[in-house]
Amino acid sequence: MDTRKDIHNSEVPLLCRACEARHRGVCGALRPEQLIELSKHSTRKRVGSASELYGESRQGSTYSNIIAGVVKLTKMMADGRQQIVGLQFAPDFLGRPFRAESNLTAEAATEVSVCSFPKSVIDRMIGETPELEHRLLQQTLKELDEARDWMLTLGRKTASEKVASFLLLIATHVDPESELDSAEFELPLTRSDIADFLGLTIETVSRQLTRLRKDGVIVINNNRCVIVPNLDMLAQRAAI
Amino acid sequence: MDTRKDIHNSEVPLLCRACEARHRGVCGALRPEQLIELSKHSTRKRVGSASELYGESRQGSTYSNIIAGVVKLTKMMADGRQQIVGLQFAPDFLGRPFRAESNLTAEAATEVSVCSFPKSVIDRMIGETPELEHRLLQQTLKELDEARDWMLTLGRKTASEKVASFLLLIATHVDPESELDSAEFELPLTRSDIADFLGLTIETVSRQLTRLRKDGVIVINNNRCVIVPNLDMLAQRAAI
DNA sequence: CGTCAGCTTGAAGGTGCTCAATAACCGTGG
DNA sequence: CCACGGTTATTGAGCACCTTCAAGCTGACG
Repeated sequence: MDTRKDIHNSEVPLLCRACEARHRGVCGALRPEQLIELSKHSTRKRVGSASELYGESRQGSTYSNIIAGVVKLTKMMADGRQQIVGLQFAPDFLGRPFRAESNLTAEAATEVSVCSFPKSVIDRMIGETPELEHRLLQQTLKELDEARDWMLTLGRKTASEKVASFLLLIATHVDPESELDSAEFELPLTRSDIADFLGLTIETVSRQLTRLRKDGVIVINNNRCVIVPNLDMLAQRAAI
Repeated sequence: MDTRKDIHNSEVPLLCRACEARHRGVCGALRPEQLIELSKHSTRKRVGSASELYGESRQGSTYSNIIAGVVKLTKMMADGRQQIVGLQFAPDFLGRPFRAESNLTAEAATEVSVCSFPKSVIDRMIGETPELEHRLLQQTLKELDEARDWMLTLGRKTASEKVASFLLLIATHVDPESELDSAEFELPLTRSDIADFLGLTIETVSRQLTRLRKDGVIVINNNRCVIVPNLDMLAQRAAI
């Protein structure tokens, strides 16, 4: 744990003091007075899983920071087929700048805490603070890299490689770089979500998980809690 | 054709006068003196198809603007399987800011003209000119939208829908919004490239193309020239 | 204890892949 | 002009992987 120095700590809004978004997220670009201004219009809320954060119904007039939990970004076809095109974790920024939300739904995959603010306020601050736009660019580039990594998975990997890749992705995102060789975590997605993320059916996901379990690559408790004794072994299954 | 006014036209480098990148691309963010500075270090070149623009071998120390042609962004697995994760057209910006090129290869799909400049010069200008970073963010967001659209195609569409989606993508990018109901264009990709873009094999691509041809949705001449008499019919095949 | 959602397991079928042969295109050169 | 190799594309047959359909299982909760 590094101790972060805040020269004028008293000027930082109470709400923001311990917030990760101020350190690793976009709010780190803002000066204390901007944080105060922003916090006047911001609202924190805790929503249950399957809540829609923006999309069809809620035509997003707000941006959000994810404080805790996992958010899935979903695309849907007219006939109901759907694909998860991204997963977002704290302290990611949520919302599409400069446009009414593309054609994408953001939905809580788990219990999620967000800190939301009106688009208008942020859009104004973007104009005033180049550093803010810089952080947005950094995050967007990161998301683009992740999207392209996943395109390789979707287009060219087998079902079993896909499932292993998914477990590896979750392991590296929820377990904060803890041990290098093993991991233990709770799956933030249902089998149905995993299928929509991997471009598979739930049956295939289930079968591949069972196979990994029988082969001793993973241990599963209560359908959700996963233990990976050897991450290298999993990485091999993921064809990485 | 709109006539664009350049107040100090004489100050704009000769090379940049008629360049689309100055209007629709990132160079539009630069002031005349910056264009002059940049043009001192920039080189135009024309490269044949299959030339590597950056990637494994050429560890990119330059950024480029695409002046003409189509560039494919490719990811490759250790065992040789590969996936095209993006196509870029003029006047797109080429290169990954703030990082040594992810793990991605940019290759000319057709004959390509580029205007290249050292990363150092652009990186400095990014610090000086917020508008430049704004344009980069805009392009990155566009690429992210496209990547996510394509993830839906890769994960959830059938082979025949994939091929139709691909044709529709090319039709809308090379034919400059000409007619709304029909299109005619030359395919910038080989069957093998199309397969790598769609996550299919060349045989499947070929079969689906002949099926579209036999069904009267498209006409193909010389294996490369495609005519789409009715774009709506093609869109239907693409399940859009 | 019954119900319901989420998950697993099984059997059958289809879509897209593999392997293999044929066909078209294109430059070169006789 | 045609012959000729090399590359690129098409077509066919058989098979594998993943899906579909259907049933059974597990755990939470009334």
